[in-house]
Amino acid sequence: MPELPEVETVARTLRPQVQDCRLGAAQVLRSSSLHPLSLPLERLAGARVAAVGRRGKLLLLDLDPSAAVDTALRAATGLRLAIHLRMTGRVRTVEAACPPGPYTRCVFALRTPAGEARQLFFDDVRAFGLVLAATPDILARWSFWRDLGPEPLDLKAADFAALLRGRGSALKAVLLDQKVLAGVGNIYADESLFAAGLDPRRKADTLRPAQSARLLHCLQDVLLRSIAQRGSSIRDYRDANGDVGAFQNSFAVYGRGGEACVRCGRPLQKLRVAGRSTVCCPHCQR
DNA sequence: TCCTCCCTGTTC
DNA sequence: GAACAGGGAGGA
Repeated sequence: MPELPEVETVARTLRPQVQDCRLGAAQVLRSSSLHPLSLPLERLAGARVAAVGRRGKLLLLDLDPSAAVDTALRAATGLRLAIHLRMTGRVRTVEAACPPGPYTRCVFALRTPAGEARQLFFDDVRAFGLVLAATPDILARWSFWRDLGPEPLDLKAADFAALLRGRGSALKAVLLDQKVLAGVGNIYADESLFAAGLDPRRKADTLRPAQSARLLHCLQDVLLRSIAQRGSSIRDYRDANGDVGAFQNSFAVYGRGGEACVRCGRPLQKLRVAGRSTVCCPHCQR
């Protein structure tokens, strides 16, 4: 389940594989994996991958269309390929002769700067993930993109306090809401709430300033520590090199319901908050 | 603001 | 053979 640290790791590992490559023929093997707002992927042929980045949980390939086969696209600025990995999405590059796997949803031919022919695969077992080729005007029509909240790693305590103000829903629901913060999912919501000593069910607008500052600090700390460990691999997650992350070995609560709290030794409680499985310590989190 | 559904492999 | 995993869309 790629969240911010995993998508960041995918971007970092994919970058050296696709930077300055030219896109060639593209194929969508499962139509539902292409976002309805997307440009047809074949229109990207000839575009160069200028940069690989991330926004929230979205992987972003910035494209330079100046040599696109589609002459109407050559003047486009801000052309991008956005990929949402959702639960089981993966990207990888493979040699030109490699056939698609059973879960390969999109294929792009690639030409490396050295002239080698390769392919970029988007694989996704559960087919929740999405690919979207877009100009800025298309992105502006995508409500998910338009409403995406700020990057948690860029936030200051005062900004975070303002985001929580007037929100009467559970802290965990607020952390998971991509319109509030971009990139936090179930793992890092649970881990940061434990680190901050806050009950996931507590109403967001009941935090004192020191508590919201502490929560932001803990969230940023957890995200940065996970990025340093190349993310968390629960089941499916792999980076663009096919490697697993290591942060799952540092989980204090996620997936540890019933086990002893690392802080007080009492059993961790498993419950449902905001429709998600949630693990917390009833003693340490208030 | 909360619930259900989408999707499929894994676990019980 | 059902429950579960869960991000986000869409509806109540």
